[in-house]
Amino acid sequence: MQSQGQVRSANLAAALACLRDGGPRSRARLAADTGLTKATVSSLVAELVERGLVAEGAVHRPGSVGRPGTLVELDGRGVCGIGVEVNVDYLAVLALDLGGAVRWESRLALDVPGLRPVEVLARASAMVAEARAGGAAGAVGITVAVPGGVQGSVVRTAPNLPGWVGTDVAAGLADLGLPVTVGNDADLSALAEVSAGPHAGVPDLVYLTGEVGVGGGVVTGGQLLRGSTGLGGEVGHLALTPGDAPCGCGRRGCWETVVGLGALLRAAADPDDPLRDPGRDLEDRLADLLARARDGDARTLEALTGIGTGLGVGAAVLVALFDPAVVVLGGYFAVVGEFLLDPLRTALAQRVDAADRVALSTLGFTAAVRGGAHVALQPVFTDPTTVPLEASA
Amino acid sequence: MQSQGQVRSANLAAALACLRDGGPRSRARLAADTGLTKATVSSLVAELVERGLVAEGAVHRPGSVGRPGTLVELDGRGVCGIGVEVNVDYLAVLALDLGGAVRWESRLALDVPGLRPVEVLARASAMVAEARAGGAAGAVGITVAVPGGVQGSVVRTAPNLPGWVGTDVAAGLADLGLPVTVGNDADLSALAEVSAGPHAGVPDLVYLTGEVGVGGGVVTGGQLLRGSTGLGGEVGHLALTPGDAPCGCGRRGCWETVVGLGALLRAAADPDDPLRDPGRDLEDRLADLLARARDGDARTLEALTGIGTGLGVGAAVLVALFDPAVVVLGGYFAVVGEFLLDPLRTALAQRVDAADRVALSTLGFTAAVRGGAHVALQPVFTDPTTVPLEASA
DNA sequence: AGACAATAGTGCAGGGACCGAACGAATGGG
DNA sequence: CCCATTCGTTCGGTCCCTGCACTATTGTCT
Repeated sequence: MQSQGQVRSANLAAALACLRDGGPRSRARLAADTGLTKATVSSLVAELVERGLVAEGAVHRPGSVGRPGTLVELDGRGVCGIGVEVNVDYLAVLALDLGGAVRWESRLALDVPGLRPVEVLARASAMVAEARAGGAAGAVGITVAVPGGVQGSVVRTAPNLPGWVGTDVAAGLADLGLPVTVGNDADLSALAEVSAGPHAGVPDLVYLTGEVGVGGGVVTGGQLLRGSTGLGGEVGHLALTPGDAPCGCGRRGCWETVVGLGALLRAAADPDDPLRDPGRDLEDRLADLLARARDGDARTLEALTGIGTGLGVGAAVLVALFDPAVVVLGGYFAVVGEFLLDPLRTALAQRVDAADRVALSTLGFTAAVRGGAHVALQPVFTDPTTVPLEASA
Repeated sequence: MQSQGQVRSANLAAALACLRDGGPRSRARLAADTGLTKATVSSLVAELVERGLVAEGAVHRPGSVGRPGTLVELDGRGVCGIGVEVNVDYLAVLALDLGGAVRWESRLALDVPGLRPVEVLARASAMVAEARAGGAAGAVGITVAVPGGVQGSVVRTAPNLPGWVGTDVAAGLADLGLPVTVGNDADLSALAEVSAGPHAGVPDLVYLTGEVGVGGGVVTGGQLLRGSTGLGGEVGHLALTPGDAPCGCGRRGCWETVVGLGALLRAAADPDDPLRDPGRDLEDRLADLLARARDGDARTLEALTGIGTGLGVGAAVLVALFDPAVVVLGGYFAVVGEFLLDPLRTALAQRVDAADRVALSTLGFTAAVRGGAHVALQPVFTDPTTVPLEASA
């Protein structure tokens, strides 16, 4: 705490957070809720209006005697955060405004196989430029989700994106002139789950995403678990059943060899089955598998039950260690979740007391970009003075 | 941030933390290190001196040209925090002053078997009173370590202290007139490890303590992992090898049935061996076992190797999930650590990359009380204005 | 209809805290 | 002996919050 300038920032942030979390209210209510005086709140609100972050709304319906207050509400229009997801076969962009509304969403399939990182980032940059020209005016930052480990803005490990190791993602998007941060996709998805949807505000949550492998993101005490080398919460290579199937990491029995999408497809179909045609799009094959399961195909159901049980075994460890309020299943787990939850809960109940703390993600495949956009917005909530005063009188 | 009063508190805290972490220095250095101006630092130091938290030391030897500065240093004498440990067969008290020096240490064996919590707490209260009359003047708070789960100041679960469930520990020490907080013993031990000793300042650390069961405390990002119901970091009942030995929790295959002290004694000795005589003190039996191991007794060594391997299997999971800079072994693990580390590292290396991140605790059985005393001191560092101005001068 | 109570929002003086600059103090070097 | 250098303090200025007074607006009671 250097000087009173930071007091101002902190109080602006407190007022803004209050409006974000509790919705519109009068200046008097805001004063009561923040513990500041009405005079101070008036001054804070005036500054936030000048910065285009809040706006006066309707007059509050009286309800009881006394002069009615003028509602003050978050005005997200002037400011938005942009999330970008780089994945094996697609790019995605999503922009959130300050109020949490989606202002832009786009997706681009990467059907050219041998594309280099620089070229992919150039396309991502173009997508962001398009977003800013479209609905995402007033961008304050970009956060990029990558399926791998990240240090600073450099990709350090990326089992499914081997060519990206060593790439400085921020440098590739520097031409946009916005601050760029980079994060693991599962971590950002976990943040998305605690920032929106049914689990908004939950301070202790574990997110599991089923892809080819298994990704994990852990939020404890409202903070993302990072660990000493940034690999905290990485669940894919947990050694739960030593001596089992070989894993891409060189070891055996990693959890993702049990519950990854590859394991599901192997268990559900013979090698010559179209489900296991590596030339087909994974989402299509997953849709086929879901259709079979809904038709009641015995082998498919059995495979899914196996995945659910395997998930339960691992989730038991996660629940015991992290004690989360909920374990959220995303990625392909959410797609076929209806067939996973029962065996998962059964396996969980045999190992821990809290077997009902499992839920399916409702954010679908946009979780990572949404989390990225959310992260990009954080500086505004931390210090609203980062947004310049509007020139408008 | 309400007003500038809190700015003052924050800056006092910053100055104090700077002196604690970086040692004595002149006001000018302190100004440079905190980013505040010399004028402000002079004022802050004057107030900290008035509160008895810092003192002027020797004149700094010049070194180079210019007026030499007066060293300012932490003065711990006026203030101390008290840690109390309630365990199955003993009570322990330890007082730390602000500088981290031990000002009092005492231990009391509880040889009366059927003692009720109220009676135990009365003895603890007397021990604290004795400490305050002895070396621990200026106590600012008490933190009690209990071997179990805690909510607020009430014991919620205590497998080894069944009579204590529901006990309000703070109420039992209320007569001392000091703020009392209560925590899990392994959690407090973990905090002790990051506050003193070779791992001081490490922000990501896992602490494992071998007792009858196994306790765990996890620090991530400098914060204790608590979880949604306060059970985060509880490692004893991890389900690592389902279908194994029955555990006191009613399930099977819990980790503590593999690596707890009971498992070691069962593996190392026949039922009629004095090692397994339940009437003998556990520490004595442990000393005997250690002597046998040092004599090279094959069965003992084999049992210890088994424990080490079992520890490695579980530690692999912890390392993968929490990505700590180090896993510290305390309790009985530290006592027989010389025989555990090799098999532990071998098992770990088969499962994760970072197999060298294991160390033995050097704090011995005082870890929990030390952590408690440290926690009791925290409010002073968070807000130095909680310490009253001294009447002197 | 009019008076009164209750609530919302603003204006103004006051005080606390930090900053920047200037100044005295203490030391080593030339 | 003078000067550059560094330390610590003093003093005026600025910023921001507070508390109180004051106006504005509405409902209720007589």
